[in-house]
Amino acid sequence: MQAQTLKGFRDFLPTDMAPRQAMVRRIEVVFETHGFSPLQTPALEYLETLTGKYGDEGDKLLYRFTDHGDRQVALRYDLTVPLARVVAQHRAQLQLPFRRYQIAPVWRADKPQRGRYREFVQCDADICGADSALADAEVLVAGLSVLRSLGVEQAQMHLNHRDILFGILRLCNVPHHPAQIACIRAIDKLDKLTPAAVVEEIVQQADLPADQAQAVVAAFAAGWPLSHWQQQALDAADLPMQAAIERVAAVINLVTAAGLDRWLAFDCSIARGLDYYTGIIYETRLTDPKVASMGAVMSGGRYDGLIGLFGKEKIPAVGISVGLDRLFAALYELGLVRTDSAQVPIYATVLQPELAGAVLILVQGLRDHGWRAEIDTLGGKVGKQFERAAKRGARLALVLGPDEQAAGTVVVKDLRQSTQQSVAQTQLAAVVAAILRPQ
RNA sequence: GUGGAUGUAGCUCAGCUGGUAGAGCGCGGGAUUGUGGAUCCCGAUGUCGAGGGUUCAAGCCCCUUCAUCCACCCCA
Repeated sequence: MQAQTLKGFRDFLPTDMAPRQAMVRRIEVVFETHGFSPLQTPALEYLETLTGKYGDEGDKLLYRFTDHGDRQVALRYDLTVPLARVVAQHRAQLQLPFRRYQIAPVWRADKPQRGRYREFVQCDADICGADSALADAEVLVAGLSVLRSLGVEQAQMHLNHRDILFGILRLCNVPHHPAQIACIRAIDKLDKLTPAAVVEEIVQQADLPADQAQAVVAAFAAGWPLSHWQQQALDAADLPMQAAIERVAAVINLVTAAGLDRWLAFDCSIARGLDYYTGIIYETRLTDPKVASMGAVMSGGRYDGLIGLFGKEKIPAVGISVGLDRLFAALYELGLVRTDSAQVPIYATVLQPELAGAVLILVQGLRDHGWRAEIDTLGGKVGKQFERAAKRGARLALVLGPDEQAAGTVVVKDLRQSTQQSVAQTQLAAVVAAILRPQ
C-alpha cells in the first residue's frame, strides 16, 4: 500500500506543528482577552445549512456527500455559517450580544496552489446581536491585535462597505444588479490587472458601453479618500451611501483610538465574494514582497441577514477570520517562526538498565517542576545517547551511573558549552533552573 | 473547470546527440567499551512516479495515467 495524503491535505510534523500550536495559543489568548468565548461546532453540517450562503462558486466548492443514513451532508466551508446556525438554534441559551471565537479546520474542494489548501484552519472572532460601529471596531481590533501579537508589521487592512460599493456604481449610472455584481467582480481585480484590462472585463461581463466602463474604473481606481465620496453621496442625496461612509469613518476613528490604525486604510475597490456580507467588509494582505502573492490572510465583514435565514429573529452580526495556514506559511518564509519548539531541553541518559528507575525518579522530579524532559529509551553507549540528546536539541544531559547513585549525586552536562558538573540529586531542580532560566 | 511546468536514492539535484544510474547532505557502523554535535575510515539505499508503445537497446523519444508546483477562477 502506498502511504500518501489526499490532494490539498497535509500532515504536520512536530517541527511545523509545535510552532503552529504556539501560534494558535497566542491567537486564543488575544481573542479571550478581547472578551470572546470559545465555541466548537461539528465538521459536518446538513448540506442545506451551507448551500446558498456563499454564492455559486462557493456552492461548487463544498465537500458534499450522502452519509450512511442517506442524509445529504457537507463539510463546513467556513466558521461563519455554522455560527449563524448555532445562534439561531440555541437562541434561548445565548445572551446577546454573543461574542465567540473558534479556531478550527474548514474544507473547500478547491484546486490547491500556493497558499491554498483543501483543508485549512480559520481563526474567527464574531459579535452577534450588535449592529453598532463599536461592534465592527471591536472585531477589527481583535484581528489587528492578533497580527500585532504574532509580530506581523508589514500588513495592510483594506476597509470598505457594501453600500459604498453600490453607491459608487449608482453614481456611475450602473443601477442594474447583475451589472453591478459584474462590475464589482472586475473592480476587485484592480490590484492584479491593468485598468485597461478591467475596463475590458466590465465591457464583456457587465455589458456596458466602453466609455461607461471607463468611467467606472476611473472612479474606483483614483483612490479617492472617504471625504471625496462623502461629498459625492451628499450631492446625489444617496442616503444608504451616506450612512455607509459615516459608518466606515466611525469605525476608523474607533480603531485609531485603540492605537491600531497603522494597518488600516479605506479602499473602495475591495469587494469580497461571499454573498452574505451586508455592511462593512475588510481584507488584509501582507505587504512584504516575498509573501504578498499569498492572498488575504485576514478578512471578514458584517452579515446582518445571515442568522435570520435560520430562524424568525433577525440578528445582526460582524466577524473576522484569520487564515492560520497562510499566516504561518508567510511568517515561516519571513523567518519569524521558531522551529525549535518541538525540541526538548533536558535529556536523561541511562547508563545501565538497572538504574533506569533511579533516573526516572529524577526525571519525574523535574517534570513536576514543569520542565520538558525526555529519558533515553534505547540504551547503548553513552556516546550514542549524547548524540541522540544533541539531535533532540537538548541543552542539558543527565548522567547517573553507579558512582553517582552511591554518592546521591547526578552529573548535569551542558551540551552547548560542553561543561558538566556533579550536583546533589536534591539540588537538581535548582541547578537546572539556574542554567535554563538564568537570573 | 481552463492553461503551463515538473516527477531520478530519506532530502536537494546531476545524468551530454537513447547503450542497463551518480554527487552533496542525511542515514548506519567504526577510530582500546562512562561523554555528543568537529575530523577521518567503511557502508547501505533506488522496479529512474505508474502503465503501455517505438527500438537490438530508454531515466533520456511517443501515448496514457497519477501526483506535485505555478497561473486563471474564487478565496483564508
